[in-house]
Amino acid sequence: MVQGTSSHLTVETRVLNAAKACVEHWGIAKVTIDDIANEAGVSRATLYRMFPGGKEVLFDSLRVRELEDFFTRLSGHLDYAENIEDLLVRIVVAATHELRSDQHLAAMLASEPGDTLGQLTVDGLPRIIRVATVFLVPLVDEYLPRRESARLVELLARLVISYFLAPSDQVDLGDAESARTFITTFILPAFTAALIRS
Amino acid sequence: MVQGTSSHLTVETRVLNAAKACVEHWGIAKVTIDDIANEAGVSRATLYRMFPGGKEVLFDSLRVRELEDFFTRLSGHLDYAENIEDLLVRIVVAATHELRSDQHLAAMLASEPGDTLGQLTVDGLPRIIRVATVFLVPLVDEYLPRRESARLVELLARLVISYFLAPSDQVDLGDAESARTFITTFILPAFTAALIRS
DNA sequence: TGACGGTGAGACGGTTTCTGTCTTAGTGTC
DNA sequence: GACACTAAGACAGAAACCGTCTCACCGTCA
Repeated sequence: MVQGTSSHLTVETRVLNAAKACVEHWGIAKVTIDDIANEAGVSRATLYRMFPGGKEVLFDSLRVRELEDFFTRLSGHLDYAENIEDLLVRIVVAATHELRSDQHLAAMLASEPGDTLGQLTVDGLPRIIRVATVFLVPLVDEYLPRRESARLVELLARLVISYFLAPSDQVDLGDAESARTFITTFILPAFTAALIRS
Repeated sequence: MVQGTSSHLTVETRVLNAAKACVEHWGIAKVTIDDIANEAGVSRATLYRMFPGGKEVLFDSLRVRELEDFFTRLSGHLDYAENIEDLLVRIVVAATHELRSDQHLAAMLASEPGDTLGQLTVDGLPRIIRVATVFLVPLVDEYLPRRESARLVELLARLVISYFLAPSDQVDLGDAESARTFITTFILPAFTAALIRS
């Protein structure tokens, strides 16, 4: 059995990698605990010790990890911005590209649209916003008071996801110019009053 | 549920299309009769009436259909040949291209190598040769006596499959020139004695 | 109109697979 | 030698799947 990764990684990491691989291969609905244990080269007992609650808990951990990976990659693509407008444009564009090039996400959307959409909207959105806040608010904080930063980040997260799931003829958040227009006309005006002149 | 095809087709065709789609989606090991029935928009009872024996019989029918489709497409790509050498080159090249561009086959080889290889070698080869014979012997018959035609077609089928599964540095049966060299040096000499001078 | 073939829906019992827990034995570390 | 961690696998219960069967429905044809 081909293992998800070489064995110098954490057992937990290996299990999560295996789960990811299994899901890509068979779709969430068809994957069993045994499949994942085999793929990870780990016994079923270990898996239950690590994720008491089984598949549900395991996949939840996987989603958390994916989410954090997502924002880690995103942060890596954000070089220096000289003002809030620049910063927001970079964030939005990078996030959109990140989403569009996420193969695992694409596979999930293709094979399990219901589940996946739920994780991007009703069920998963609160968490996404939470993680986005943790990662992005510190960057925005330079220009806005904390409370406003949080509001802004949440708004951006919602919009990026919405435009990703249902692209618009008017706006392309993957395009810097279009994103800039969008942000200057629709987003920033709502926050100008709160701007920290620094 | 998205159906494999619109409903003006035979029920049997719809079921086979559905089976094909399900296999591509989940892999043979994970597909259930219910999956196929749902995908086809057909009740499970109908499916059992149509394929008594269940999955096994159904997938076998599917393989038969795929095989006939394969050779039908192949025949379509064979325009006029002016001698036996030309004919064999065209057959071999077209078959190789057909194999290489068969997405369903590629997906199967990726997700269920064991099963799929079996269908191309030990278990399935006899049938492949049988169908190949039915389709191709009439074409070769012009140049060889029936018995020799059958021997030749079987030989070609085996070689095309072998070179497809394990490409060689020496020979590329997808390339007309290479195929011609191969055929004139290794195949035709064995049959020159039997050639019908016409 | 009524007989008839083909179908969908779903009940059913039997079998297999999956789950979650637990025990045992093995392995490496301190 | 105690300890933490794991593989292997037994086990019972739950769930999924299978194959068969019955019944109601519908269009066709006589």
